[in-house]
Amino acid sequence: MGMNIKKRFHYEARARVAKALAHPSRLLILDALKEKDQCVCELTELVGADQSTVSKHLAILKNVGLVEDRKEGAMVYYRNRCRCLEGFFECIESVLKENIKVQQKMVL
Amino acid sequence: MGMNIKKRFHYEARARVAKALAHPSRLLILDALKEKDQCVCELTELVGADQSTVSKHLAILKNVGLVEDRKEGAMVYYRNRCRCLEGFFECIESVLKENIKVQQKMVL
DNA sequence: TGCCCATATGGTAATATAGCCATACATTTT
DNA sequence: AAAATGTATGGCTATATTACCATATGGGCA
Repeated sequence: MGMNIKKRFHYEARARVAKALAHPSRLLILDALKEKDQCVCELTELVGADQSTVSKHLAILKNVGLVEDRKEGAMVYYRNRCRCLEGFFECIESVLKENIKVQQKMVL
Repeated sequence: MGMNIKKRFHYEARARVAKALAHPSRLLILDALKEKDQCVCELTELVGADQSTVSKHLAILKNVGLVEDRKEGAMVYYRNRCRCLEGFFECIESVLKENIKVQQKMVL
């Protein structure tokens, strides 16, 4: 056995957050929320899926603490709860860019 | 419809990378590879799962370009292909820390 | 009160993921 | 050449994820 329980648990906690980030619609939503808070109907329009689907995506993001919501009349507005997503997105982008570089080398 | 095809495709590409990051064993592996390159048998020992399982995790990481491998005799060594994981891990950590803060407030 | 609008939730079916075992393949050792 | 070691892959089952539909809930308005 390579690890103790505590460490294992820590990686599971991290993975729960990473899993919440692992869907195109959820990444789109987080990106959109960088600009300004948005209600479910706006995000539904943006994502282009069923309203219930988007609502569930938002619940997933909320459960791991990536977004928070506030009620305003009949509407529910969501907003980013962390400013750290920059680092995350940059990392992903750099991987994708590197991949493209490698592909281009293959072609040459 | 809220988006064009190109943007949608971009978010799918990002999500593929994020998905590869969304498993505790794979996060553990990436963390371990920060120190030094390691062969499959070392990583298998570390993760504590079947060798075939670890091999598949490594294939997933490799497919999205997060790691690369080199053969050395009978062994295959893996290593991180991007240095950017810092940013990613920091982001995750900051979310987790914020969650704990909120939980503590609830208790008080 | 009765009717719309915005959102969340339960149900369900299709698909994806994760793990193990068995096994194939390559390399090293005897 | 045969046995042993290190890795990858196919098969299979169990579980998780996703999307949609139908519907419940709650607020605002006629």
